[in-house]
Amino acid sequence: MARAVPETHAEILAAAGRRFAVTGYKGTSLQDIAREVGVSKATVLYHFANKEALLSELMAPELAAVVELDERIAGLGGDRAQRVAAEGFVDLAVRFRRQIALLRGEFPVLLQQPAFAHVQQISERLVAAFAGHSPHPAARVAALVVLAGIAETCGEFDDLDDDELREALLGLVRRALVPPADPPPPGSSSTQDGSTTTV
Amino acid sequence: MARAVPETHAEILAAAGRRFAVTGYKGTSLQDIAREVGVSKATVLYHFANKEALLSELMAPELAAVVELDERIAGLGGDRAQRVAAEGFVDLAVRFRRQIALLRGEFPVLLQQPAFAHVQQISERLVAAFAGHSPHPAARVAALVVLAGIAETCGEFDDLDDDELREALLGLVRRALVPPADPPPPGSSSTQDGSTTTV
DNA sequence: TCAGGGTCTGACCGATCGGTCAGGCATGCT
DNA sequence: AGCATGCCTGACCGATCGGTCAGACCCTGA
Repeated sequence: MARAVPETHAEILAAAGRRFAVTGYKGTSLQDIAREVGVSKATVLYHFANKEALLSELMAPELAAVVELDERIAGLGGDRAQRVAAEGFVDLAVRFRRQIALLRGEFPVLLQQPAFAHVQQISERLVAAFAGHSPHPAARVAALVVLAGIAETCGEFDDLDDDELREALLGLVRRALVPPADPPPPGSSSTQDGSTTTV
Repeated sequence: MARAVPETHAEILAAAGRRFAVTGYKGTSLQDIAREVGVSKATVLYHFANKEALLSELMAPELAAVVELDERIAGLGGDRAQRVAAEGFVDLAVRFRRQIALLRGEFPVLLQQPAFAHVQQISERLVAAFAGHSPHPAARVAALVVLAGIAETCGEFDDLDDDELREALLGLVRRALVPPADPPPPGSSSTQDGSTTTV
C-alpha cells in the first residue's frame, strides 16, 4: 500500500529469491511470494507472465555466466579443458553461491523446465571436462561427485569469505580430480592408482 | 484385477520407489503410484497410513544402516573416525545407491519430516567425521562437498558394478579428504598445503 | 447357510495450486 | 473536463493434492 515508486517488480524478484532459497522452487507458491512483498498474487502475475518466468529472470545472470564458461571450454583438449572447467566452475560457485543455494535440491526439476533445457547439455559437457574427457570410471566418478557436491553445498559456508571458500574448493578440486594424462591400461580392474593429482 | 495373492502391499512399495526415483517425493502423487500398480488411490491409503508412512517404510533398511554407521563412529577420534566414516559411507552409498537415487534433490525436504528428524543430526556428525573433526575450512569444505556429492550422484553410475563404483569412490575419498593430523597453524590463510592425503 | 474379517473401490472432502479476468484507482496528457 | 495508460485488486477458474468414508466383493470357518 502507498508504493512511492513502482519498484514492485524488483521487490517481487527479491522476495522470490528469498522464498525459493528457503522452501525451494516447487515448494514456494505465488501466494507466499505475494505475501512477503505485501501485494496480491495477481500483482505478481501482472509483473511476471508466470512462475517460471520469475525463476528465469532471477537466474538470468547465473545462466549467462554458465553459458560463457561452456563456450570457453568448447574445443579444448582433455588437460586444458579440465583446468579451465575446474577453475571456472569454482569461480562461478563462489560468486553465485547465494543464488545457487536457492536451487538446493531442485536441479533435477529445474533442468526439465523449458527455460533451462540447454543447461542440461551444458552441465554434461562440464562433467566431461571435469573428467578430462576420460572414460575411466575413477575420472568420471570424481568429476560428477565433485561437481554436484560443489553445486549442492557451496551456499552452506556462510562463515567463509569468498577467498577462503575459493581456496578450499580449488584445493579440493586439484586433489580430487584425476588427471587425463595417459589412459590407464584396461584389463586389470583393481589397480591401486596411488595419488598424484594436482590439476 | 484378479490379484492372486494380496501382495499388493509390496507392489505399492515397489511402485512408490520407482516413481519417487523419477519424479521425486513431492513430485509424485498417490494417484501416480496407484496408477502404476493398477489399483485405486484408496487402496494405497488402505495399505499405508499416509504418504509419509510409505516413504519411511521404503527407507527403513537404509535408515537403520545409517544409524548403525553413526553408532560405530561415535566416540572415535579424528583419524579413526574419518577412516571408518569414509569407508562406511562409501559402502552404504554403493549398497543402497538405487534407494538413495530416489531421494535425488529431496534431502532438504525429507530431513524436515518427522520420520527423518534425527537423520539431520546424524548427517552432521558424519560430516564432522569426514572432516576428521577439524575446524579448518579446507577440511570442512572437502568433507561436505564429497559427502553431499556422493549422496547426490551415487545412483547415476548404472554402467558400473558395485566393485568398480566402490573402488572409484574410495579413491576419490582418499584423495579429497584432508587428513586431520596436526592442525595447520592459524594466521597464514593461503598456504598451499600440497597433496598427501590417503585416509 | 451365514457371519465376519480382509481387501478394495468410487465418490467425496477441504485445501491449495498456477493462472485469468473485469474492474478500480490514481496519474498525466490533450 | 475528458480520456488513456499503468498499476493493482478481489473474485473466480479448473486441476490436483492428500486423505476419508460407506459400502461392495471375496474367502474362510463355524
